[in-house]
Amino acid sequence: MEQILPHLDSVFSIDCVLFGFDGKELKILLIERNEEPFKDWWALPGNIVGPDESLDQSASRILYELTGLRGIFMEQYYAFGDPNRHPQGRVITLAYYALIRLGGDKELRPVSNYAKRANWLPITDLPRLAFDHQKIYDKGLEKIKRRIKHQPIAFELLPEKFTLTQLQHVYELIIGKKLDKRNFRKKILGFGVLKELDEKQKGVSYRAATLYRFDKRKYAKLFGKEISF
Amino acid sequence: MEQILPHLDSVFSIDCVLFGFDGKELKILLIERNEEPFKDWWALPGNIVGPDESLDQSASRILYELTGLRGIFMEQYYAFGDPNRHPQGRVITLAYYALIRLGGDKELRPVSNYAKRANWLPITDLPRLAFDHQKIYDKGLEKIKRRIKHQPIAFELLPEKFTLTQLQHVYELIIGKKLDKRNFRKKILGFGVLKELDEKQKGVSYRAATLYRFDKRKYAKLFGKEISF
DNA sequence: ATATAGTGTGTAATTTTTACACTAAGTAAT
DNA sequence: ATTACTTAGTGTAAAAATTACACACTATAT
Repeated sequence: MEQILPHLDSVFSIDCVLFGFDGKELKILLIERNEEPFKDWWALPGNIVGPDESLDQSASRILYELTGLRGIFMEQYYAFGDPNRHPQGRVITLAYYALIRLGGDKELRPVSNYAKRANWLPITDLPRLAFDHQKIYDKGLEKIKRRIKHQPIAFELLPEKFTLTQLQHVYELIIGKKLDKRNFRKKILGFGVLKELDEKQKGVSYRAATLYRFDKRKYAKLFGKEISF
Repeated sequence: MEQILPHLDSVFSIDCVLFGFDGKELKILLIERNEEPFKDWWALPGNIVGPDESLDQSASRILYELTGLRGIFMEQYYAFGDPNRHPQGRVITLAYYALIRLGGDKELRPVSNYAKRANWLPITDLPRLAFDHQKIYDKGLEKIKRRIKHQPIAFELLPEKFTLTQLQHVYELIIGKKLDKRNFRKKILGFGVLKELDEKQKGVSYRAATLYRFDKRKYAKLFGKEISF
């Protein structure tokens, strides 16, 4: 409930964990800060929520400003509001994660002034992060680990047309363990949400794999049924 | 990321969906508003986050002020921040749910001045709610529906000692469908997190059921394994 | 022609899930 | 003490899902 509206000093921001997949590794986008506090540290990209923006809009804007990308899958997952999380005052931050297919590094725009640069860094080898951003990242990874078991979010990290091996690779990276090829295929095809294309992988120096596409319409029909890995 | 700290007009509140179980029904605690906007409407209890409170502390405080209870299981689950959700200005609110065993109505303290009264109302028959509280409630229910399938939260709604039938009842109410008694028992006992007591139910006019207790230590050992209903 | 590297496929054993109905135990009423 | 009533407590067989496991095929590169 909300009654009177006092003028309070709480600042309200959004921080994003942008997960990217380049076909090999899972990476996240970090910026190198150009300002105190934590000048020269790596941090999650984020910003203040504008007065007339919805939260989701604000998250999309932050992502757009950094990458030039629109229409990316993003989800809010937690609010961090410890009174001491920011050395200069109370800042409550909402965490979003996004899932992005990386193809070439053209997605990186010139970054805004508060950062020296932005970089995609593999999650297997992250630097120390500013503020409580390690905690925010950890919780984000945990979230997608759980999500991928029940929702078709893996596709967001892949090009529209992908091979089953690529898909399996994404699952293995996120869940963090190897899966059996035959069982994986049996299961994922069993859900009936993939459309097999008349097209093969190109540019590989071995037998080319069949390409598939995620079929949203078939997925919609599944509604209510549990997907589980 | 957070840079300078501008003085912004955003107000920051917490709203709580307090789920209570009295042995029969699932209820939530609603307050009847005494102030504009939405005077005389039912609303979720909530409040402004204090300047030195953590978010979890703030949620616990709100719950304590309303019910006199401490140590209740609460979890933050979503932030609602549509620019128009509050008619008098921008209010971003964090939603928490809590799970409470109701035993006698002694838990209800005199409520603060912004409310006429507070009442536990069965979720099967809720009034129209103020602001976007219907949406907040809906998302909260959805959340515990998913949660109860993978985490031992049902026990929070029951007395320390409970019968398997009572436990099944809670599952049925939250998940929203009937379960088979034998299969339920087989499965839940199979997890090995219940301790059978040497004690029977009292005060019933039929064969008394065995009482059980949730065993946190055994549960801790399960860590990593999936519980699934 | 041959080496190489990843694709694509089936089955049997095991485990988990589902569906299903009767007897036992305690209380209340007579 | 008999009876009626109400819920507790239990097992099994069939079906479905999961696991473990290995080899032949195909495209390319040399």
